[in-house]
Amino acid sequence: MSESTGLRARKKERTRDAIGDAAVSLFLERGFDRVSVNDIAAAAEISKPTLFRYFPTKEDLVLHRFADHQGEAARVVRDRRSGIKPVTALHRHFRAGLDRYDPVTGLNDHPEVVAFHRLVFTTPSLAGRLTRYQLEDEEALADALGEGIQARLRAAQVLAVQRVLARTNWQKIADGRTAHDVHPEAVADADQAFNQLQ
Amino acid sequence: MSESTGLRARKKERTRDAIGDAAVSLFLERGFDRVSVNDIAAAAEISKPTLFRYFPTKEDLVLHRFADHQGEAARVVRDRRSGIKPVTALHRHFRAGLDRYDPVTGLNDHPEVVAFHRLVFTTPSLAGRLTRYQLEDEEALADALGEGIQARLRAAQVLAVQRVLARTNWQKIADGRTAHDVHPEAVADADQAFNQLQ
DNA sequence: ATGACCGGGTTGCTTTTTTAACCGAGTAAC
DNA sequence: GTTACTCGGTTAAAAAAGCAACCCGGTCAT
Repeated sequence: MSESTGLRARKKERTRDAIGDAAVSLFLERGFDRVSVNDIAAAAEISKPTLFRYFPTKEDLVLHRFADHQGEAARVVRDRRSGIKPVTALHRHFRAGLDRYDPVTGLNDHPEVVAFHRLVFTTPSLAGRLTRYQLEDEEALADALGEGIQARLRAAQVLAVQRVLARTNWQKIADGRTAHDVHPEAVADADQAFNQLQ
Repeated sequence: MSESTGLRARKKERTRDAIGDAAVSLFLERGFDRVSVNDIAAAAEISKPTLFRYFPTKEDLVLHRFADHQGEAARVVRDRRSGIKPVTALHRHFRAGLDRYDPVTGLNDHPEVVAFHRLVFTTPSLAGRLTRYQLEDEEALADALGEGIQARLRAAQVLAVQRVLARTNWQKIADGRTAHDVHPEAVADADQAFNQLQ
């Protein structure tokens, strides 16, 4: 019947996007701590309290792009077809990400994406807060994998692997190579890493 | 000090413009009574009560472009330099309008403007409401001109002249001529009409 | 003529946003 | 060493917007 999302919800989403986009674009332009939240609010044409109603902290203005993938690993494991091993599901998921050059795999050479990753990795407070997100992600994955120390270890190892793979890809691209050029190595690395996990 | 208009005021103005523009554009496209206020609200991405908070009636969605000039004649008279006669001030003001092809003078050949005027003149409820605006305008001008029946008569005559001039100009343009082409005649007509008023 | 719409316009109630003021930590000036 | 910034983040009150439900007058079936 109606596919309308509702006026309120639509505007909220747009406001959120406007804030996030304004923030990232200013951060890329001048660096994380050379931009005040006031600047961002002004650029997004909203007030400061409104900004903080959408994003709890200044760091989250950057990290929401990661946060959108929050719990993805756990979901992949939970939603896998029966008969498929968790690691296999995660392996395939990561490979699919590589094939569509998903920014989270590090295999993306759009200048903005590269600059964005550099921003995150070179700003201490951002890197710090990012690991907190990863911890939550890890817990969720652990819960999806089962109980006890075994599941925890497994989860930590899988996510560690993904982080290493992504950073490796990003590094190669930061060195000037194209995503397309790096793709085969990225796939090979991923295959090797995930197979060793089995 | 501050040259900022304030967030609230700026957004209000933008919303108002969005509603007005959406309305006029829909009216021009389909005709006044083939567009419901719901359509307009949807196009402007606001709710119906919000629409009516900005415009008291459906007619005002069209007429706000005239309403923005509400009280202009009175203001021109009040703000005239000392030593200038009221009719002279109004005459100069109208001529200035002609020179910049202000739509209210009827001397404007932008297709949208022409269509807009046709819309107003051929839709009874709009024409009706427009005269109500003109009455208020007339009262304001009368007050600016002084007291008593004398001022009233003067005000009515001046505004009648302006209406005739504007309609004459519009008619010539509706017949296919360009504003630039009509301009000299419009100036001559205005000079003659205002001089007769003295 | 009854009941079911549709149109313009209104009414409460709730959610969202603005505003201005403030807190607490840092830091530069004098 | 105080004063006075700036910056991240919060609070309370008031304005604005959304939503759903309604009123009223038409119009069109049945």
